[in-house]
Amino acid sequence: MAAKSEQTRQLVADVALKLFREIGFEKTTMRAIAQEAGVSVGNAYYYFASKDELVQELYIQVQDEHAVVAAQALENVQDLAGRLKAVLHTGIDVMTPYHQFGSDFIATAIRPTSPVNPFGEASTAARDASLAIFRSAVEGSSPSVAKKLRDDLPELLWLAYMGVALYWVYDKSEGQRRTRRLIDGAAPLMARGLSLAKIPGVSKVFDDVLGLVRSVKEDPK
Amino acid sequence: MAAKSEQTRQLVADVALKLFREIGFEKTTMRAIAQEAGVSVGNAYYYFASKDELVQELYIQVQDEHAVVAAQALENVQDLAGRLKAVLHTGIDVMTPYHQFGSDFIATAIRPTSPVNPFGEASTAARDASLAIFRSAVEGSSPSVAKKLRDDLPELLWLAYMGVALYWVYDKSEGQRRTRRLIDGAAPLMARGLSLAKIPGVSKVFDDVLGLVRSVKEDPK
DNA sequence: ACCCCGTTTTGAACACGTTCAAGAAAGTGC
DNA sequence: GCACTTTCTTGAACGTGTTCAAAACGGGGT
Repeated sequence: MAAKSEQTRQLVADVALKLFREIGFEKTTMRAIAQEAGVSVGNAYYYFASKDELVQELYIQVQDEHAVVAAQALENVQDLAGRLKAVLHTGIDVMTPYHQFGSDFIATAIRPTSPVNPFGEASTAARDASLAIFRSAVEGSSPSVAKKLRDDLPELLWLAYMGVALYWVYDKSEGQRRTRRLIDGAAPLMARGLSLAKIPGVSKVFDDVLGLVRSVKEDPK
Repeated sequence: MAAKSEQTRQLVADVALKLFREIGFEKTTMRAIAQEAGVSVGNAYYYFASKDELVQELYIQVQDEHAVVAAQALENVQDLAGRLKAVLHTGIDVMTPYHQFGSDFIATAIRPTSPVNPFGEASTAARDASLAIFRSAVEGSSPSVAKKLRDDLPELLWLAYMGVALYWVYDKSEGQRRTRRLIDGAAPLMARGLSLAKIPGVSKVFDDVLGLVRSVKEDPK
């Protein structure tokens, strides 16, 4: 019965995520997870090669939830600024239960060897899912975004999202409302900045920026 | 004799930094440092409360060196793009011996509790030193930067520098030449972008960006 | 029933960062 | 020189993430 095995795996993952939320990353020891799940330490390792992989589990789950919630929030919004806000706010929403744990997450995620590294191999799927959210935010907006920007913009917005997430991690204000303000301020500004691409003198700078971004992307070698 | 104590401290720090360079962060265990330095583990901890504090030692040293080298590189360069290049390139220069160790450093640095966190309390001195480098790059440039930008620009450039450093950490190209290309491409673009601030339609967007940046800075509460 | 073999589970063991009670050395006042 | 204090040094011990040889389980084949 493959179901039994899967059941243990899920149990361990669920307990781990629960403990992450309740007592934070550091205090959630592998021993604590095992005990709370009623299995041995070694057994947890049979399903997750490292504590980091449990973080990956969390990452995927949060990402999935973001996709759902963002799609919903995008339904009745047309303008780019509003759509950006929707995606960014929902992004923060789904992460909120893990806020205290955010810095540990980022410290884990930032290692190139980590399965959770957002730029890395192992999280291609999660990153693509996240990118898709931003692509839909861009493509569904009206008035529409300048053609020449449309391809690269989602990736840049995703990068900005990483920045917002970083800001959020450090945000000690009550309910992280500073981050909310940042989003509310930055989203319209980005939309407005992009609309400047039409101005002749500015257009060339935009082209060069895009050229640089392309040349600098992680491509083969 | 206070010198004896200081000598031990230096010895431990020197050995630690040497090992960081030679065998990387993870493989440099506290036991290895102690053994190589000919002291006990506990003794190393008498001078450095944690492995992180040894990283801080490295951070300070690299920062100091950057200040010296950057000042020198700025001597004969007038235009902003060139000055930016100088500061960024020298920044990468001084970090280069530690490249393989970069991701561990960042993972350490990014925790709010870390003494090396660039946004944190404990590294105010180092950050201010770094900010001063960028301020001098901005202030010494001719043609000069628009007045309204002059105050906030150094901080924004420093932030961009953090981004470049992050890119560099992930840069697996030979000698990290992709990062060099990024700097060479981005510096003139930033300078050119800033010159757009004079265009009427653009000016307002700049003002709003600056306003947002100010409102969002880590100020009291 | 029995054995076989792949999957799952166990718990002891390892190396690590870190702590700490205890002792050695160095300094200070007399 | 001697007691006393402060500074420095030691190494064993703790809790952590992780590994691994061995055991238990499960389900086909005979």
